[in-house]
Amino acid sequence: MSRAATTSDVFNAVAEPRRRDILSILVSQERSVGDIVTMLGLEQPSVSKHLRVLRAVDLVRVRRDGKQMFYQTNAEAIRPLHDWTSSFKQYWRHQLKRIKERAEEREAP
Amino acid sequence: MSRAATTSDVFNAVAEPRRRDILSILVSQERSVGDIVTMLGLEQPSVSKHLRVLRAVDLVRVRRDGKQMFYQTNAEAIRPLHDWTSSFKQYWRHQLKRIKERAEEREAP
DNA sequence: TTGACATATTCCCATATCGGAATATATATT
DNA sequence: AATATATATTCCGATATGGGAATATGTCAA
Repeated sequence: MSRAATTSDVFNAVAEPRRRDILSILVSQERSVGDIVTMLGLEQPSVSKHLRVLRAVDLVRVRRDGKQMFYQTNAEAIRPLHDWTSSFKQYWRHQLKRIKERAEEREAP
Repeated sequence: MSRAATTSDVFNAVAEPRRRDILSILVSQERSVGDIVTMLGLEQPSVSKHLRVLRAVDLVRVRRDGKQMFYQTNAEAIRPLHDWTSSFKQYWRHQLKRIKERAEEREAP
């Protein structure tokens, strides 16, 4: 077997930095492909290919208006990622607490 | 260019489902490689290789005790992922609000 | 219909992957 | 030293990637 496809789930899709950039740009308002190309300074085919991956996992939605395609981030699709990371939150809090305690021990041993 | 290495950052490292499984197991307490093999039913070399990737991006810490290696999740390393997803939170909230509003419009038009 | 514009797809290539099998390394025990 | 146990590494093969270049598709306008 090989590495899972980028289109297999949200985790794989957002592993690519440019796709994260695109998602950040498209979350506050929809943009045409040309806008994204201009804003990120990427090649147009490259942007189209990234958008295809994002669409495959429903991270973006599309709307056609004449010749242009307007994409927007579907923020809801990012929730599974957020939820997964949240399950670790209590532990990094504990770690901070532990680090703090150790620091205090060093100050007043 | 090709796909970024799994060891290039946390996003790429956690794209693999088995590695997420390992992180979940190791977050509450440290475990030996053998424990992980038993708990997840994977081959030992496979586990060692996944652990190597996780170590490369500091998602796990290791401690040797005799013949055994004890691994534990470094929850702190998951924070960048959490922070990135959090930047989308307001938008999925807005989406929920919009959905709710539309539902109310349908009920009382 | 022809041309112009916006976007999508295809083809190529260098590269990295994951699993499996085999093997190597490190530590403890006798 | 020889053996056993725990873990790590290497080699292999099938597969998917992302960028670049070229090309195809789709839509509007004259």
